[in-house]
Amino acid sequence: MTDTQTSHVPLFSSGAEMGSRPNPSRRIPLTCSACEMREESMWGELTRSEAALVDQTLQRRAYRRGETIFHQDDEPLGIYCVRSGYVLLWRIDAFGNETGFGLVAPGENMGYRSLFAEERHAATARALTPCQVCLMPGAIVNQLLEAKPALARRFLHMVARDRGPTYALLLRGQHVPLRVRLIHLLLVLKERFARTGKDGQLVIELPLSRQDIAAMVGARPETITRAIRELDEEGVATFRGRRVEIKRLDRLLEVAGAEWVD
Amino acid sequence: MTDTQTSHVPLFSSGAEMGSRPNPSRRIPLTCSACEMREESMWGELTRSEAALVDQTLQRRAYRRGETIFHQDDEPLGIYCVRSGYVLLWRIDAFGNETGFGLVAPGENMGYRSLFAEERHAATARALTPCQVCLMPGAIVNQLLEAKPALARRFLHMVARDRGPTYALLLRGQHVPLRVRLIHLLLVLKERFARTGKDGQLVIELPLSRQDIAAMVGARPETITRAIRELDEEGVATFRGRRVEIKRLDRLLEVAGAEWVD
DNA sequence: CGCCAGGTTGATTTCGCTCAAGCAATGTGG
DNA sequence: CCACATTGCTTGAGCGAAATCAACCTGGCG
Repeated sequence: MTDTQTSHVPLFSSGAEMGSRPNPSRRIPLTCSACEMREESMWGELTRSEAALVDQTLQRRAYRRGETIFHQDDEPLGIYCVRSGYVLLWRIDAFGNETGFGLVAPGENMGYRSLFAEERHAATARALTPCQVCLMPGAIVNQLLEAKPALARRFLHMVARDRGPTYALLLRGQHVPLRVRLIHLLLVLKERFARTGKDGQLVIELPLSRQDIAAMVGARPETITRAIRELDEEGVATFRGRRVEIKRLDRLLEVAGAEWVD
Repeated sequence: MTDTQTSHVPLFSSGAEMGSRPNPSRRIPLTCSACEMREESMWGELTRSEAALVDQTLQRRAYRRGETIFHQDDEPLGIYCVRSGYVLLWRIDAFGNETGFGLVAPGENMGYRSLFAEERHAATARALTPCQVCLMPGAIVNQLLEAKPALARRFLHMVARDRGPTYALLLRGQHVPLRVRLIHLLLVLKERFARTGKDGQLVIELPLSRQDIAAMVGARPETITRAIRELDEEGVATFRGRRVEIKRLDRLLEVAGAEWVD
């Protein structure tokens, strides 16, 4: 489980179970039991009959880009399972600062922490791309947890993993220079969004706006712009719109690797 | 569980179960089953026979102030249960920044997150005061978890609660001014360490050095000194050594309350 | 064509860090 | 019991990274 072990910090694995993207052209099954992603996900444990039980109450919805799936301070309804698309988890504090944390990929779950904690959602989930998301109602989750100690164990493992003290450190403003935080974000995004360009170049099509990026590294958009320009001028990476070409991956890794000994 | 619901953020409840201090003069029972703190703790679930099972492998140790109980990057051995004294959880990153998070009080547990995550300890636990700490070995924990779904549920609840996205925000350097972070820390410490002075004044005997405080709010000791002096000059609170007298609680609450809508 | 949100750029300010020195409390050995 | 080291705290001066404020682009869309 959560063996989405990248070489970097699991900053953005909010209950990651797998990373492979679904084939968008394939017909979408209507049930959890027929979901081709279940096997490798958190829910691989379920027996055929249990999955069938889930099917009865599972809710599926499609979201357009920018739509919110659940909202900060909402009462948790259950566990959300992303079938396709990418979701951003972010929150806003009393100062009006938006902080992004957590990018949820296909096959991954979200919203479970608040459910287990019996607290209102601490974050808002926004679709970064068109998404299909299933909601497994809390009641069913509880039933399953009751019946399957192994599942509880699995969730325990997951929750314990995805939010460590680690978390806090990346956001420490002045101590970890913005440059490093930004590079780190790039490396994380690379894991999920990079393809190889025609000339063998590493290309990332960012799912995030500048503002989102700013929110994720805890900075202002203006500052991001400047930091990006620096990287550009140094010939480390080229930014054009949301398209990033990594010129010197070694440099990025150098910075991130040296600074980050987790 | 974890109904240590203060009016503020549960920043420092690392698996808090209760807050009442043990009577130091009472004779210390040697076993978990006879521990007068068990009832109200995480382990209240255990039946008599289960507790007896725990007794067989439970390890108890006394620590002097300043001693470390477990160390960052150690392999987790099990769950630590603080019988008496206070423990600070802190970690050091690749930049050499020390960050304090989490204060563990009598009756509370620590070290469980790493155990469940099957990761090395992300933090070091240091005794702030003389302490008595029991270690419940991982093997036993696993046995109990297997046998008692309710216990697993309880831990799930606990882990989900004590580290939310909330975490990250308090440490965001420039966005939440140091002043606010410091005040927030004071309010949290108040919950646990405040007594009422002879003249009805609220007095906190801090268990932390200035350096520790600095580490906890993510700042340098020098800056803490200055911030403290400010509060002093404004007549909000008086600091003499580790003794703090809260002069204007309303002011503190005002700042914290307004800024903190969690 | 003109609107408008999102992005860029520049000028200025600010908060907290860095470096450096002084001071107070505690402890240690002669 | 005193000289001296050690450790933690305080104070000051200067600096720097990023926030803030304020224009000004730019590209997509009605």
